[in-house]
Amino acid sequence: MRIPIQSVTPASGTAEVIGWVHEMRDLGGLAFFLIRDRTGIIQVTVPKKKAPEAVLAAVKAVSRESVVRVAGTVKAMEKAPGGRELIPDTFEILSMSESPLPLDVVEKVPAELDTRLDARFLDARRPRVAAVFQIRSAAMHAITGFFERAGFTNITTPKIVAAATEGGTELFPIAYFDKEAFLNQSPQLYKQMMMAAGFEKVYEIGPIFRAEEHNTTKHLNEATSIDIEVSFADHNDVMKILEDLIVETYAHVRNTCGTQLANLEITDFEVPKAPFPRLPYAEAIGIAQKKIAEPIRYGDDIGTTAEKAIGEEMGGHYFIVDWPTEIRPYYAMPYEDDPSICRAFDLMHPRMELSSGAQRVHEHDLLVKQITKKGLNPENFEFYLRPFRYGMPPHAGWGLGAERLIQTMLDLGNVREAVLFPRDMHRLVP
RNA sequence: GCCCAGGUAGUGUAGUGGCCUAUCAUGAUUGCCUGUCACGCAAUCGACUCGGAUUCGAAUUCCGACCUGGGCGCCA
Repeated sequence: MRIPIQSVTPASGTAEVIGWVHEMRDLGGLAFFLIRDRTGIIQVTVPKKKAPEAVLAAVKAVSRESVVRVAGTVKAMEKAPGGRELIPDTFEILSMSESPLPLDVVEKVPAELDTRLDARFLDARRPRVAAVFQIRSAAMHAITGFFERAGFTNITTPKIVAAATEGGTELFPIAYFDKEAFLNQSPQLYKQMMMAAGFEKVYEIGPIFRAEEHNTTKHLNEATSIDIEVSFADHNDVMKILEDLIVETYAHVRNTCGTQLANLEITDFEVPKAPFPRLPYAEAIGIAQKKIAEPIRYGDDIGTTAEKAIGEEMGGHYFIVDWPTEIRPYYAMPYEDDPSICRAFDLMHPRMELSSGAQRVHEHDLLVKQITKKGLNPENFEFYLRPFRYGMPPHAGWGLGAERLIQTMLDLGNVREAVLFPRDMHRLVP
């Protein structure tokens, strides 16, 4: 019976393991093999004078990264990794690996991200890469758990849509029988419609598609969005949900992913503390004006240079709140007493934007007015506007980028490292 | 979309007009080696993205193509 490598101890007596040949060292009369599965690494030691004929034949033939089944006696050995080693009675090659390998799993020689992504299946055999995705899994588990406990309903909305309704970003056109269609950039409008349905609290974790031709370490053309919408809530209510979610997710990773964090050589994993500072947009501009050379004025978008300068000043997670209505989407609710600013916010990590959200406009006529002001045609929004005429509750929500959350949490240099098979301007395969 | 940088063995690199029959590491193959853990030692194998131009001579300069990394805008 095969057992996980991690659970092989000197007390095991005998053991059978199945894994990949991580490293081989042949000293002549004695050969060492490191066998790796997803739980760990064990040393298999072959004393050639005493080993069975079949074992000798197998170890002579085997190549690195082949899948092997090894069974034998477990011996305590201080010099071996994990304090034990396996002396094989049988050594069977289940699947021979070709040679040379497209990249070095042992990391004696580094590989560029492009090479790694081309051979992602091999790249992900490296414990530090596997760790990223195990942590991502744990984080997503914490997030869904948080929503379920808070009484949210999980929904799924269409990724194939008829028109570019939200404005702003470019959409991917697709062939949809005889109609024009696009891949959806965001579940925004659909989750709002479910407020009209009376669901009150919904969440969706799913893909979003943006056809922007950017070439950076923080953009993907296919990303995962963690989205919520909450009825009878304002922007402050959903900011509270967001910061609690971030804190809980970090705490869950810290509590359950010790091995993975160690594999990533992260020794100072800190759980951020809520509440995060609320920095009014006007003050953010003030900080940027003091810290950066390039001119920036109230009413401008906060560019990358400004964003970094402000992040440096803030030092941790923070919200930028009270944005000018003019530079936010039409669905952001303006303040009653000063409609030039609105109830929109961005959640920032010092390195980049993680999330943006707002209390939404729930009044039909105001929404039409705002759509028109943005230079869009309300007639194209009929499917979206219709629910606003039949009892739309006040509501608020946000969208959080899953990859950016993982990237900033683990301090990954490139957002592509937080996706198994990233889609960017150049990469469509694998 | 705009701008910058780059493409050399399987991988990561050195090389800036002749010292290149191309460096180093890793890897692979073979031999030696009984406690390695980046094992060691020896030998061998393996590469200048493609096309054109300049030149006596091009990995190196120029032009074009293809591919890639990054910055900005924008955004999750």
